[in-house]
Amino acid sequence: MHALTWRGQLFCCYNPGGMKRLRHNAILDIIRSGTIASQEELMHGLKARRIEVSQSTLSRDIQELRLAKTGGVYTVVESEPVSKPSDESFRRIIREFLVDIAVAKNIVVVKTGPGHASTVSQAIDETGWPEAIGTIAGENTVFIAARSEKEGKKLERRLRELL
Amino acid sequence: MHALTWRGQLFCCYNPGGMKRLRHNAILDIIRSGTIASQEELMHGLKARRIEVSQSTLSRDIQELRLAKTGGVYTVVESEPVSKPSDESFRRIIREFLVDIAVAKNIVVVKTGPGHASTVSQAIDETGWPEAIGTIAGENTVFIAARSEKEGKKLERRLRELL
DNA sequence: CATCTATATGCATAACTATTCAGCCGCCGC
DNA sequence: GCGGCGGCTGAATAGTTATGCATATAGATG
Repeated sequence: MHALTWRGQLFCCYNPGGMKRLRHNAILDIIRSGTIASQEELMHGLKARRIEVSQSTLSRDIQELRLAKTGGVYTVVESEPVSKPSDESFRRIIREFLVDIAVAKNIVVVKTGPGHASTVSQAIDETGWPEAIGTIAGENTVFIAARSEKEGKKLERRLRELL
Repeated sequence: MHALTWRGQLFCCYNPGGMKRLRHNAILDIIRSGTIASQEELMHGLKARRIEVSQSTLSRDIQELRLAKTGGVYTVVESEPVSKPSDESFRRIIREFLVDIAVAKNIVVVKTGPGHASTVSQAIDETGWPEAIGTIAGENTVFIAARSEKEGKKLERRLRELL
């Protein structure tokens, strides 16, 4: 196909993982409003947030997020994903507070809910992951220094997997 | 139309309400097996119980019973008064990080895991509890100012209940 | 009794959702 | 670098569900 107009957006570069997660967060947010009755409606809601995507993809997203349609309306089902108890605490912290992840060279920038950066920072320190040389927390942002760009990306992937 | 073969069953006399309730019970029963992925499957399941009905009617039944389709499978949603997600989130934070509680006059002293005080402080702020005038966080300690000694004790009780 | 109303239903079809297919991109090993 | 692999995506389309309409019955009403 023609790369220039792919997905109908010149400015939207392909970004596996990141884009999808961003969209999933937006979808959950929109669905929680409790007024979405079809995937087309959801599509329009996302468009208002500058996220353009096809119905096909939404169908797949809805499967992955295990959303339910009941009474003609989509809803979020709250479930308890099980994982190893040792990692469980860390995972909960990440899932609860982590808002966004980005990488710049060998620095991973993690956005958290307001006031929660130090908790996330502490949690990451405690994992003892070898890629993370050190962390520093602001009010709602954590910088994680990695040994290299490659390890930074690996770190990002690891964090995303926990979400 | 021809009354004799209506609905293809000579013996099934029209009985508004009764027939429908019977069918609804059967539907709930079948759905709870957790293997129904489409209304046509449900139709076959009902046929095995000598209940013949069209897909149209099942669509309407499913609406009335407020069944949900999630992960490609129909499920019965058990209606229970679940606490609001915001409450749930607060509860998780408290259970995760709170280590100890004490009261001194109108000040509630909360010990948290190291580095988590600001998160707990923030969470308490966000509850909007009227007894809590304000909070201040150190590294692993939060002070909560209450209006009075009595309200301080009430606050302590409320927090303990969440554990 | 004739008729009116409310409920329940099936058929045809519109509306909606899932899946198949092919293309694109980043990553990894050579 | 280059080719293969795997994840992500849109377009087309197959599959599933909801709905407009006509009809049937029970009960209410004059």
